Amino acid sequence: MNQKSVPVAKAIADRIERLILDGGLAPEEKIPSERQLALRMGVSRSIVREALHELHGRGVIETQHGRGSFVAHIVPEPGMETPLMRLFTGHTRTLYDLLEVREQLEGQAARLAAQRATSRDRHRITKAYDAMQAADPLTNAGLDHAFHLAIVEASHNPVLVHVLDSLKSLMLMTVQASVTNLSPREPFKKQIDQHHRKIYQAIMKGQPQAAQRAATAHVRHVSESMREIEENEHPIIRSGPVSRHSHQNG
Amino acid sequence: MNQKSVPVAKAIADRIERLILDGGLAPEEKIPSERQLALRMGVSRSIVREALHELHGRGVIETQHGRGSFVAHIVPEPGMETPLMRLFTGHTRTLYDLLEVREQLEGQAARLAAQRATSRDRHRITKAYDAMQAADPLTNAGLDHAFHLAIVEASHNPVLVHVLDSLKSLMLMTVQASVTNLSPREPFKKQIDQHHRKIYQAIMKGQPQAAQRAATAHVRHVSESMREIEENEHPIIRSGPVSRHSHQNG
DNA sequence: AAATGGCAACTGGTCAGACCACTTTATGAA
DNA sequence: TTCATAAAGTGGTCTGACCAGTTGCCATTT
Repeated sequence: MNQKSVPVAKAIADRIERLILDGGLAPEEKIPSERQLALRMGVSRSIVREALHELHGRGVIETQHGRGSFVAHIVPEPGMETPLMRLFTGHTRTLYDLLEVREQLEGQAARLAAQRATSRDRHRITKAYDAMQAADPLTNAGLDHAFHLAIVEASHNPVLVHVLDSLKSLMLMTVQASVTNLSPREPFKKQIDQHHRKIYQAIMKGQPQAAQRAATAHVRHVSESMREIEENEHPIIRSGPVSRHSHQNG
Repeated sequence: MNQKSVPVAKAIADRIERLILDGGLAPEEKIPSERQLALRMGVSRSIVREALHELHGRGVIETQHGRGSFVAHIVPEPGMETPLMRLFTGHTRTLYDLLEVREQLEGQAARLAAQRATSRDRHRITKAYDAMQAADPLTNAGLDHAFHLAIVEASHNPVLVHVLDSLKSLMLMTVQASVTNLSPREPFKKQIDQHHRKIYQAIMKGQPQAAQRAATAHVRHVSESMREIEENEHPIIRSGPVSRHSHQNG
């Protein structure tokens, strides 16, 4: 039957991968040179290179100019990344895109929480809120998260819970501890505390609109603060395209 | 300090990835041809191919012989489920949860589109809108989707694009063709057309608030309509896990 | 007018061979 | 022995050619 005619490069990538997995090639171990592989597998070097790039993309190998390619360290981290995460991580702009979306969803969560929170929900939110009040800034990050999570779950919309959870994970991958860096700064902390209070009270009083407004403003404020800090501390990082190697010699 | 002279292929891969993000390229969307990319980025086609293989390895793109390369679907992966699609599929209630979230995000998308749409975006939205106007209800589903997609992408927030795409996929998995079932009903169609017109005009006039309100109302209206229909046709389905749509008229 | 078939003109897939840039190693002079 | 240097080996890039699917256009046929 029709075998779909798999591209050779794809096949070679798989072969090399199997060679690594089955064939005893250990991490750090050097794999044959491109020219050698091409010869041994009976394909052109271009194909081998494309296959190696594929494997590099998969995180299977590392390549060093003039030295060779090596089997990558395999880290069996449980926190596997979805393609979505891969796509976004590393791009600074993404952080603000994420915050832009969160701004909306946290607002909605707060609104729904104000409408739907059961007495148990209210109790949990209150507990989280109180814990957050009496805590040092270091622990604060986790408590802050707990507070917001309690609110989101009080919305009783599992989709919302899940999406916000994903967005938070993405944020953590994009830039670690940015939020944490924010906390210590006194004036910010004061403002954030105030936001939290507003959100909390609105939900408790069952005022959907106020809750939404407060939560939205909260995220936006955090976002803007981060942007300011970034612009002050690393003005324009912009990992721009590497200029084509410019002949510095002569 | 020494910048280690990053390989061009690596840089190009990142640039293309960025092109997907900044350019707001949506899943399924075609990316420029290899020859075109090579020309535009001032490198050889080999480099572009290696970069594309890298991206393919990362799961960012899919490539088809003779057709081109496309932004990969983030959602569907046989064994590797997105965090999102874990629990939900099959539960009718989820549909309304999804719509509840969409309501918010579509609103935001419309607002941002009104603020950020370039002339090219406006042109595309107009084209989609016009196409939708002069079409029979059968084709309408796809055109409706195209219209909303154009708006979302005009928001220039890739995160928003992907999240909404995921939500839509989830909706399709939850219940097929619900929206399509809605269209034929004359009174609904009239209303929906009117909503679309409002959204369209607000974006074109650059009125963020109005655009957001209109888009939010639109989704909410669709949601409520579906709920009514459902309650009429299958009274009380509520939170029961609805296995596959076994549709027998009666 | 509609269906058919075939010919461009796209697109990606593969190959060959040539250089360039970097690392390691062997070489040979001090 | 030491050390600079050449040589050899490795990955990095370019060019241009050709093969192989896909798609749309258009004349032909029905």
